[in-house]
Amino acid sequence: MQEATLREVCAKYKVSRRAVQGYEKAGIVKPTGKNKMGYLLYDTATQERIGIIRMYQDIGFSVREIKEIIDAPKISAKPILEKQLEKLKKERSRIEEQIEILYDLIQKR
Amino acid sequence: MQEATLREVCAKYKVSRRAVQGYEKAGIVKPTGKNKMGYLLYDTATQERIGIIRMYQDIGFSVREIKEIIDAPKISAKPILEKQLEKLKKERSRIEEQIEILYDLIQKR
DNA sequence: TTGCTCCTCACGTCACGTGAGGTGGC
DNA sequence: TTGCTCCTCACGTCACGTGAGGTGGC
Repeated sequence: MQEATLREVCAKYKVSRRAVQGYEKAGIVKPTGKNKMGYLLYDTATQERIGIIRMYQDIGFSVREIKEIIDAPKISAKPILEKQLEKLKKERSRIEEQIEILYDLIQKR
Repeated sequence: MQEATLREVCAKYKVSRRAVQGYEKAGIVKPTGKNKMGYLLYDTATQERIGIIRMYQDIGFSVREIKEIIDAPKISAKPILEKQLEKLKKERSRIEEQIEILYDLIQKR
């Protein structure tokens, strides 16, 4: 298991230190150790886990939701993903409406 | 000036009491008085102002931003509106990407 | 006194941002 | 001792949600 420091993990996955701290508080990530200097270390499995968390966040899941699905069997995740897809579609319509309204507002001036 | 109670204003503009309280804390709305029973009152101009705030929120402006534009001359508002339009378009692309990712994720399972 | 409505705080939420204060090794 | 990096709190942010405790009039 290759271990990396927090700094290295943050750079690799484009996460802030504080974000990882948040994942730890939520209980979905744990450092696998510390080096001689007291720096936090994360093994490869944990690093990948952080990558997965980021991906879920990117598609609109909250940390709380990620906590529920990240360790769930793959089969049970499907309906959740489909639900999220619906949410995103609604979000898209809402934004399209907003864009329309703004266009009108700009025309009027 | 027809005055209405907070409850009436909330019903009319689909705002929560707490939301109006937030606007007041932000300094963009003030009750115009109180009736004999101590209920907060808002005159028609203020009611319409709340409606305008809602509209700006609907198109994605934060309360802080609204504070800056709500009393500004109309001319100076145009570039701000255009900027917001750009923001919304980016937001739309981001959501469309998320939707794509989710589609792929669902297919794979 | 009970019951209802409204008022004014004020803590909680969410995912971090941003210091603050302290430590280890050069 | 100075300077650098990292660590662990902990308050701040945003727009309210959700009580909590108190008041006025029936």
